[in-house]
Amino acid sequence: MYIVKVLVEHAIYKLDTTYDYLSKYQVLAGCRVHIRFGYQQLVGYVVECQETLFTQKQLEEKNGFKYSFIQDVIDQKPLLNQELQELANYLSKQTLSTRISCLQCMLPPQLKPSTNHSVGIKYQKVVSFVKDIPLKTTKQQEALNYIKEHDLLPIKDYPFSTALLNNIEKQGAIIYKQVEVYRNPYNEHLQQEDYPLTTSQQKVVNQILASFHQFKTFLLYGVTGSGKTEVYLHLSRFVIEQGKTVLMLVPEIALTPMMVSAFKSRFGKSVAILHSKLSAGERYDEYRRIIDDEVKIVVGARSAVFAPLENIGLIIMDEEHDASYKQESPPRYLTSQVARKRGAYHQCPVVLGSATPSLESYSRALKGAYELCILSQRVNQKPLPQIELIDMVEEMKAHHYEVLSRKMKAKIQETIDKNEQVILLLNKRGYSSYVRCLDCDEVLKCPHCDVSLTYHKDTHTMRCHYCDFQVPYQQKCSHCGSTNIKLIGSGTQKIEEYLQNNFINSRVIRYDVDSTRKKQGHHQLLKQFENQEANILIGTQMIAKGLDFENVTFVGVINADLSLNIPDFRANERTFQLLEQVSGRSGRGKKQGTVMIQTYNPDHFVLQCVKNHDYQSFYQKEMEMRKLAKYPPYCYLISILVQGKKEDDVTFCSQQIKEYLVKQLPKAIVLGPANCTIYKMNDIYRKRMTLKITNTTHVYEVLHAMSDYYNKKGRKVNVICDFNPYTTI
DNA sequence: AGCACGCCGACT
DNA sequence: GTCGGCGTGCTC
Repeated sequence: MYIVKVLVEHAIYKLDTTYDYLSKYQVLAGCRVHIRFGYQQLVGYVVECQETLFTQKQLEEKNGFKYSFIQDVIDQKPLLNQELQELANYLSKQTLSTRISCLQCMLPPQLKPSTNHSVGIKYQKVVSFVKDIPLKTTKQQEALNYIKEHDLLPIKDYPFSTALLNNIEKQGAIIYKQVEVYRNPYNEHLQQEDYPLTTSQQKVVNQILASFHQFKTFLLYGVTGSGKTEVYLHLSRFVIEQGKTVLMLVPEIALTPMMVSAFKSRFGKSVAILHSKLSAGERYDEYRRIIDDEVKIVVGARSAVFAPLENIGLIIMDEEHDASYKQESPPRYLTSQVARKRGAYHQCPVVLGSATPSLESYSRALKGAYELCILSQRVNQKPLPQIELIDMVEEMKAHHYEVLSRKMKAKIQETIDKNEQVILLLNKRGYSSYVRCLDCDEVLKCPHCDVSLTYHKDTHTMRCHYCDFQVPYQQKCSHCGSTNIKLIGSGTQKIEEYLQNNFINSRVIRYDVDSTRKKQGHHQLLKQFENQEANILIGTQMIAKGLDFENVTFVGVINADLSLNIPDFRANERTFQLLEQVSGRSGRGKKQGTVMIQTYNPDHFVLQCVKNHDYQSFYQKEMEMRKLAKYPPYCYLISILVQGKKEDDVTFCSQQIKEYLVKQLPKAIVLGPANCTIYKMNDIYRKRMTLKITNTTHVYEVLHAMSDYYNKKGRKVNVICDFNPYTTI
């Protein structure tokens, strides 16, 4: 008989221990099993299996609890190989998350140790009309009529509150249904030859290949348009020819279409694509192809770092500084850390590429922990685009109060008159429209979260971006009843309207979360823009990355300051990266590109560095500030979020935690507890502390103890630790 | 997490 | 008197 140690599927701290089951046959570690767990029927993950000579009865007497048998074994062979099993353990320790959550995030939906197999398949709640019945209020009747005309729309897209819909549902006039959200992966690709490399590209390739069979981290710092992709392709070609495999990581979706086609067109079927927008089925197919050894290159977003490739010869992380490489839900891992761990295991080079490296990486490169490779020129020898800062204070003085300055307006018209294209970046944070009453000054807020509701023109509703609460837009103040209401701020939708009204021959494409949600979203809109069906592309951060349109000669940034003023230690860095990246979209073809940036602080060093394309100065200045304020790369950060339903409990416990931390970690600096920017979210109060440490020795024990204590059921608050948080607000 | 058990308030 | 509210405890 065998004793099988099993982790159960629920990813909570309290259940992060193994439970012993019995089995007549041996079960390999890494297989899933069906088990009874109390009154529940669950899926478990086997971590160990030992033979025993005791009988069930003897064991029960010896250990004082009941044993039950495993019901059946789901997998014939382990889901993860040795390397990845060890990686899961490493990850759970590093990120203070449950072991099962690490295993879940490494596997595609169908293979996750979880009862609910639809996890990962994206479902959407839609409203379905049932019958006409007399309803209690005219409002409900109105809503029902609307639903009748727009049957089967996602619940979010109706201009009525969920409360109202729920009410109608209770009365039986409509029902909710779950519908799978499906997207097609990109497919049609022509076979293409590699381009010859420039001498500087070749130099970089040689530099990296010199340590082809050893673990070493390279930082490839190449200005926008310097042809990093071509370097990746050549490196990959070499590595596959040596019989090894390549792991290529890219930021979330925005960049994927172009990078994907670059790899697919060169390497065809031996490329597998992994990213979150694939349907569960597609993802599973790609995963199988990797396991079955049909694949030499995996291109994917963050979670692809766990791709079950064997014999990896090269790991590339493009746009290394990108925020999407940090997972913001458990396990809150840093992709670069996992990538380097795998690089060490496989003894292969890890290449981090960026035009605007993170300060952490660049300082490591300067210290020699990483090897620095530089591409300082654009491939076509074109100079980087000319950047002009436009002082919006001057505009105000000249009594010009429109969103676009006179200069930028003229430049846009000039560009589209020449049949060239324009990209406009709206730095969106805090820039969406909300409703304010001019009489009592009341702002319409979400009842569950501490944020104002945002106006959505298409559905004529006010929505919360955090909990999806929505109400129809009303010309009346909910507080004082006044009809003197004003919509404030300009989101992308409003700017889109402005552009259409103010420019002759403008054809505008809006590229933001709302417009890309539908169908093939991204791909389709970008295709339209590429085919010159539109001449102005307006969007938020999403447009800053990886887009490569030859005919774009002008890039405008509407408000550069908003992200500078966010009270986060990375605000400068992020602003620099964003502006530098978006500038790089201009003048990629044969024609010279220009950029205009509207700002209220034209003298700010970040903007000056952007203007001069001067990463070095930016790096120096920002490092000085980090050193003074003691922020990374001069220390490690750990963010501790305390949340609970009652405000008093949160206040009390966070103070208690602070005292504990100060006592246990005398060398650490503990900032806070402070209210989170969104103090109340989904009816839960949140406070945050930030821990600064220079040495990680005792930290894990201390934090584990704290997390064990608070993350039990029945505690008044719970605590989330985040090692190396990306943001501290 | 999910389920049972158990102890208190407002109802036929 | 009982139905059902959710606090507490347990699952190999």
